[in-house]
Amino acid sequence: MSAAVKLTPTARVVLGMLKLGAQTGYDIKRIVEVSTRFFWGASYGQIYPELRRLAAEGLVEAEAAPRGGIARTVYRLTPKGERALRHWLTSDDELIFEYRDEALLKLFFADVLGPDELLAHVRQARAEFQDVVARFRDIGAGAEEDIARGQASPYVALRYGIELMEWVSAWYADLERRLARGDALVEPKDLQSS
Amino acid sequence: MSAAVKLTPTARVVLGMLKLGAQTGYDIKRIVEVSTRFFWGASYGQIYPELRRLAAEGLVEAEAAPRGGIARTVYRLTPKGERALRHWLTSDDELIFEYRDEALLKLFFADVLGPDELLAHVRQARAEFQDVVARFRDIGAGAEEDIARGQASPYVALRYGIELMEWVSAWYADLERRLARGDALVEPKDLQSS
DNA sequence: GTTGGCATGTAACTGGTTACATGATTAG
DNA sequence: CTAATCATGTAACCAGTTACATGCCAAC
Repeated sequence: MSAAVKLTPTARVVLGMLKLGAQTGYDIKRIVEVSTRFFWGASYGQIYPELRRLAAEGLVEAEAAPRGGIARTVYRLTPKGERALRHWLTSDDELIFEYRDEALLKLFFADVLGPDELLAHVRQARAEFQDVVARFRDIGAGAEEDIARGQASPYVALRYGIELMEWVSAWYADLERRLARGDALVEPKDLQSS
Repeated sequence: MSAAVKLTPTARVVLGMLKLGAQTGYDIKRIVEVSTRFFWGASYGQIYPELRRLAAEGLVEAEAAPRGGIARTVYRLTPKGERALRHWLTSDDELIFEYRDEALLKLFFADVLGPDELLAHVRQARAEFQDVVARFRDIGAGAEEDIARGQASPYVALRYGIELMEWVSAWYADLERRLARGDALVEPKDLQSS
């Protein structure tokens, strides 16, 4: 009974993408860019070294598979890698959640700003988050076919992303509307007893 | 006319906290922990070196101010630091937004899980996000006084955090309810044409 | 007397991005 | 012919966390 393999952050997405059918490091990167990028990224500088580590540990198998004159290495999960992926997916270790938000940091310090400066900031934040929503929607177009092929979960994750960013956009749009009307940042009626 | 100083990520929160009244590196850390931590952290390993860099650049002034036998250095913003803070707050550079979410990554790969494994995951995610809401609420208790003193914006940022995490919790709670009822991850009626 | 808070600091490590370099193949 | 895409890889850098070390003071 080998001790459970603890996957590095990058290994999680690498093994998962191999399971979903990615074959090369290039493949993994390409798929990540149009799917998990917004909540779990991976760069070449991470992927290639990680694939080697995983091969050394026996979680993946490498096979040279040149396409014409282009060097190409195809990877696939070994049974051990398959188990490690499932183990991670079903473990109840505390889930990583990282959130870094400069718009919110500026808002936090906004008491030093004048009303028009504050409004300009809120406007910018609203616009940027709306752009994110638009990009998510583009990705979503075409996801419906995957569901027919039994891959519902990527679609669900995408829906989550779209709805979350919509919520954020709406929050800023609401604040923008109130500030444009001349309201204070916090009206007495907003105060809720917790 | 000195070229505009580009603030490092940590400098942004350090200067901001000095403006809000923090005096020492220890102060900054303490305040960050109960306020911006969830969307903009800072560790000692960042704060102390950063304060020195800022002093070297003339954005802050250091003064030895021991308390009894405890060595203590008090920092305050120089006019140049004041300007750099305002410049950052009013600039329209693209806002940093980073989001890393392991719960969502697992959901993305969840097609390999059985219904009960999926439900267990969703349950865990819902529980963890509810805990975050609870922690935010604790911080919120007592924030009302600050508003009376004209510091509305930290309160607004906190409200944002609470409401965002409530939204996330509710999203998972809804999914959990549907899965517990035996629904598929995506019901045909969920499919929206974008 | 010992715990907890105040206060400062650093070394080692981890994780990740960016930029660069190389080169074949395919489509226009 | 040339631009885009496929494919692999590395070096340099940046940011950040964790763990450790030190030591005073106040409260219990």
